[in-house]
Formats: sequence, structure tokens, C-alpha cells
Amino acid sequence: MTDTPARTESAPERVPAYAARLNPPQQQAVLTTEGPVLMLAGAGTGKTAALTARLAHLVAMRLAWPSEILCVTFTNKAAREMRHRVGQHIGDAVEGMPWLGTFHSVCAKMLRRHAELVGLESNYTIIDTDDQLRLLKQLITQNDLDEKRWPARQLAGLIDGWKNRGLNPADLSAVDSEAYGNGRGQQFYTLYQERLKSLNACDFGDLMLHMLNIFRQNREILEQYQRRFKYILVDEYQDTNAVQYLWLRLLAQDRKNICVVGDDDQSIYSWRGAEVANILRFEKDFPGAAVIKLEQNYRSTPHILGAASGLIRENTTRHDKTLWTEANGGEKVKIIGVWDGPEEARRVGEAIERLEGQGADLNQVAILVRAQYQTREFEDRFIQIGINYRIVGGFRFYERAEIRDALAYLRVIAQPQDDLAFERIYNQPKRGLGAKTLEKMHHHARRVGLPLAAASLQLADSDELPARAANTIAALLRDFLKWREMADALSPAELLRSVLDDTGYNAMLEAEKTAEAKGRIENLSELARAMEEYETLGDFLEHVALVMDNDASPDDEKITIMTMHAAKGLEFDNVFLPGWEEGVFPSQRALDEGGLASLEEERRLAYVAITRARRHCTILHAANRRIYGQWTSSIPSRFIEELPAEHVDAETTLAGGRSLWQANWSENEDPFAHVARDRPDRSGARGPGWQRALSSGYETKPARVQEPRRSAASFAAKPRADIAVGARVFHDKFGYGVVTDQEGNKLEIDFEQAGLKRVIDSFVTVAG
DNA sequence: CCGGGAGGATTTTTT
DNA sequence: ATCCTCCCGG
Repeated sequence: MTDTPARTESAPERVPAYAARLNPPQQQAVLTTEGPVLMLAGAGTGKTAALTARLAHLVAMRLAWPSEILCVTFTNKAAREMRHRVGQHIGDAVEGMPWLGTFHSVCAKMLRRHAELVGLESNYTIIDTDDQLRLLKQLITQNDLDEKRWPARQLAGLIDGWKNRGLNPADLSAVDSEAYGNGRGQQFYTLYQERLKSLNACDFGDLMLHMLNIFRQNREILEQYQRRFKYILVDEYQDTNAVQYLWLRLLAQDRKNICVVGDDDQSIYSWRGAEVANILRFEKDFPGAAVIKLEQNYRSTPHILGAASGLIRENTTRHDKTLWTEANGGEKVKIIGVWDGPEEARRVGEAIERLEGQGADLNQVAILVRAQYQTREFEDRFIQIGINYRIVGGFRFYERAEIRDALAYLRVIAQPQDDLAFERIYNQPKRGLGAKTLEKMHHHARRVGLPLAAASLQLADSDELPARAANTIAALLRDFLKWREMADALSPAELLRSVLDDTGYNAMLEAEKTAEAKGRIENLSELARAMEEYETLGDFLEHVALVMDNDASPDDEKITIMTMHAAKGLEFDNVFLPGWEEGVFPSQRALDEGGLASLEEERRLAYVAITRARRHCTILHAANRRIYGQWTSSIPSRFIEELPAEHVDAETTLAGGRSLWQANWSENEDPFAHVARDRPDRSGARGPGWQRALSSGYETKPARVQEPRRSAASFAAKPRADIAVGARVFHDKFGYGVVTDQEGNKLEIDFEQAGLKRVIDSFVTVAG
């Protein structure tokens, strides 16, 4: 690397072009280049503008070469946007920024250079969750554990969690290890890591963890990176987990020129390891840090801002911030109460048609839901009335079976020792090889210590297999040899096309003649098209492993339906927020588990959702909703009550009103006792939703008092009188057990054989 | 080896 | 309700 460019004292009064349109705190964030900086940036306060200007400043002032700046984000999308906007300031120089990317892509790049230090080769494979699960399943059955009782999913989750916390197998505490397979957690984690190593593979968590380990064990390597990175920038710092934090801290330790940006109020990913604590204690980690607050909001109207701010103030643990705006006017946040889910969808549909009539841009309309299942209702309705919509999230392109199959072929071509990929496609399309054959291949592979594919070839040469299977395998491996030769001559895209033809994969799909199969064929040619821009197979595979997103083509005007989580960082003129009911949002899970912390995260999610809106924000709640096929009555979300009255306009078509609730609940003495229990801070009052339900807004004459089918089945059913905690009961499936908890008709039972389970009381009988 | 039926689970999602 | 996985019989 070149020597440090000459340092220039930057004079704040002579503001350079890229900072000219920034407000004072933003400018401060740009010009405070030396030392640690904590930038607390509320929603819509121009955080990205400040961050990109800062990057431009570092380069323009020659404080560092582009290659000497480390800039990490969480998503590829954010990285792309950053690159794009920095490019607008500094032009082609942005091409020289190899260290601008996601945490994972940056680590992957580093790890390619130092792979041997953790027992990998530099062309290691990055496996996805699918492979991970299959691998774990194998380990579990091979090591005599019942996969039913100890699901691979659970183990995968635990291992991810450990890796997120920066823990290697040896670092696990007995308590951690106890969490799986009767204390065998550590054993399985160790086995898994060994297996990955033998496959020359690592999972997503390893990318970070391996680099952390390398930094910790190799001073000189760490120092080399510390010297290289003159400046470090971190976006969405509130979402960092423990490994990421430790990794950053090591890198920043020497120069301490680290600038982190985030908003604790927008921390909504604790369930996947993010620790808000990281941002809350930044000043302790880096004493003397400059703290810059961006509080001027450029996005929303005062009412939307006021509603969101009022709501988030209910949270107890947060950095205090006060968002303000110079804008004025605008409409209040609208709250609409309706009878049921379908009516909710109808109302939103009507509102959207009205917007359309006014000439609004449908790309500026979004429906943000708490959970994926809520999208169904809207899809049904919009198909009916012909509103164009796009659903963001859900199935990602690279997760589709046919794409994974195609990639598996390519992986085996690129890396003969990729057993997971080989296993995926050895009989896909069907070529008459089954579990028996696979088992024999595995056996042999282990015996001779070869990768699966190579071992299979040996096996096919022996008399261990039936002639037919042997011939099939030999033919398949001959094909692989052929493709490997072709790989040198053909482009990756052409190679893929050959593979799909040679294997009969395309033929298989064509034979199906269903619409679905047709879609799959299209997806595959789309994949081939996407590969055109890659020179080598290796390049492409790395891209696929790390950049698993597909930004759908922004073709014609469509409204957007997506989860609130997915909406973080986006903004829309018109936002609809359906399903604000207790049990939906906040979600039942959040209410049942996790206590206050988890409720506050739901509230932050509500804050994120509202602040996505620029002009109009409409919140809806329904009295009845079908969830998992069961009709459920619900009361409005407590978050609705928490919105300051001066910023909202409530309307209800809910004609049932108070009598509705009474009709449904009359036979129960206090069905909402649990609501009060959840909110000890509320002086024993019932939930605000309840109060709202009782308040005059709902007192209109009942127009449609019809009993929803099986209303309220999910909670508040009467407990059985003949069962109490401590009772011994019998369950057809789980056998004998003792009741440890009773909540309505739900029992928690400690079964002698099956362990702790939650069951419905009608499935058990009282045992003697 | 494949198809059908039973049983179970079902927030949020990136890399 | 619905989707996915697993197990069994043909």
C-alpha cells in the first residue's frame, strides 16, 4: 500500500460540495474524521447522506485511499446503495473500494487469503441453511440421537447462536451444551465443525467466527489489517451481534477511527443475535467518542412523526432522541377498526383504488404486515379487484429447488469434494439411485477417506453395487468429467445450459407440462442469463453464496406488500398497517415469551413501521380473524392506545362494539386476566385495547352481531374443572405425565416419556 | 422407488 | 387451512 496521503486540516467554515446541503449535525458527522464517532440517526434523518458524504470526504481530503477504508453494512442492498451514492461523489475512485460490503462478504474475502489458518483451502464452499440442515441430520442419526426429539433445526439454531456470540465448541459452557441432546450440544457442535472442515466448507456464521479466531490467534495478521484500515464505518450498528462487535473492536483498536451509525429505536433483530447493548455502550468501549445526533426528519409529516415518537416513548431502555421536522400540515394517522380480515382487505383495496383515481404512484403505496401469513388476505382481494401488487420477501430466487439443483451441479463441477452438493443431485433428476446406494457410497467414502463422488466411482468399478446402479453412477461421473473439461472452454452460462440438457433436467420439467414446471424452466434460463456476466464458475458461485437476493424488476406500477422487518430502511408516501391486534401485533409469541424486552422490540417494530410513511399512514385492526384455520376474536393492539390522541383519527366500522365483546365473552368471568398480567406497569388495568373496546367509539348499535365460528378458541377457553396443576393425566400419544401449568384449555405437561409438552386439555384423561 | 396418507408445526430474515 | 416431512405399502 501507498503511504498516507498528506493530511489536510479541514476548515468547517469552508464546506466542500458533497457536504454543502447537509445540516449542521450531518456536517459534523462528515468532518469529525479522527477518533471514534457515534452517530445516532433517527428514522428519516438523512443518515445515508451523511455517511456517504463522510466517505467522500475521507477520499477527497486524501485522508485515506479508497482501499484503506472499511465500510460494512448488513445487506447487499445497503452495500450496493452505498457504493452507488459514494460513486456519485467521488466517481470511479469507488471502484477501488474492495472493503465496502456486508460483514459476510468482507469476511469471506479475508478468509480466502487466510483459509489455511483454520484448516480450509482458499476455494472453500459457503454452504447455505439447506445444506447445513441436511448435514446436521446426518450427524444426528449417525450418532444415535432421535431426530424427532432433538430436531436438526433446533441444533442449527443453537450453533448459529453460539457462532453469533463468538463461541467455538471449546468455549461452550456446560449450560450451553445442555441445551441439546441431553448435554451433547458441545459434542455435536464439534462434530459439525469437523465435518465442515473435511468438506472444505463453512457456513455463514463461520465466515465471521473464523476471521475472529484468526485475528485472535495471529497478531501479525490482525496488525496488518489494523494498519490497512485507516477508517472504519459501520452502518446499522444496533443490529451487530457479538462476533461482529468483537471483530470490529479488534480492527479498530489501534487507530480508533471508527464511526458507527445506528438507531437503537430501530433495533428489531435481537431474535437473530443482534445486541442493542453494542450501541448503548459504544461510548464506554471507545472513551472520548464524539456523539452526534441526527434528529431532523426529512421524511414524514408532523402527525406521523408525533404518533411514532409518542409510541416509542413508552419504551424504557433507549437513548433519548427527539425527532422534529420543519414540515407542517399533513393528515393525522388514521385508525380504522373493522369486523374481520376480509373487510380489512376490502377497506385497504378501496383506499388504494381511491389513491389510484387521484393519480398516485402505486410504487409509493405499501402494506406492511407483522407476519407473512397476513399477506394472503390481501392477495386474494387484490387479485379479485385487479390491483397490481408485488410481495417482497418470501421465496427468494436462489432458494427455489430447481435453482439449488442447478447450483449443486455447478458446485460439484467446480469442487469435486463438495459432498453436500453431490448428494443433492446424485438422483435428481431421477436416475434410479436410492437410499440404499447412497448409504453404500457413504460407507465406502468413509472407509477410503475420499469425497463422495470419487468414492462412488471406485464403488461403481467394484461388484459392491447392482450392475444397474453401478452403470448409472459411472455414467454420471463420466458426465462430470466431461463438464469439468467443458468448463475451461465454455462460459459458465453455456456450461449450465449443457448440464441441464445432458442430465435431462430440462426434459424432466418439460415432461411435467404443468404451469409450475414451466415456471421452473423459466427460472433456470433466468439463472443462466444471470450467469452471463461472470467470467469463471468460481466467481459466480461466490456471488451466489453471498448475494442471495433478487431485487425483483421494478417494471410497472405495483403496490408493495411486505413484512415490517423487510421494510426497514425504505419509505413510501402511503403506508397501510393492518392487523394491529393483540396476538397478531404484538405477536402472540412475543407476549408469551421474552417478557418486557420482547414487547419493547415489538414496539420498536411498530415505530419502524409508522416511520416508513411520508404522507399518509393508516392503521387497521379487525375484531375477528382466521389464524391457522381457526376463527379468533381479538382486541385492538395496545400500540394503538399508545399513540398520542392529538396525532390520530379513529374511525370504526365495527358495529358490534361493546355488545360484541360481551356476546363473545359473557360466559367467561375474566377472559382478559392474562392481558392485565402482561402489563404489570399498568396498575392492574386491563389492556388499552380493552379500554378502547369499551370506550364510546365502539358503542354504536350492533348491526351484525353474528357469532364468528369458534370465536376465541385460541385463548380464554375455560379450564377443565377436573384438572389442576399437579394432576396426573394420560395422553394417547405422549403417555402419562403430570400437569405443570394450566392456562385456559391449554396444559403444559411433563410426560414421563416424551418430556415437557403443551397440549389441549380435551386430549388427555385424568389418570388414577 | 414412488405415491399416498398421517402427523406436526406455523413470527420476524440476512448472509 | 395448509404445507412439509416421514413412514409404510405397493
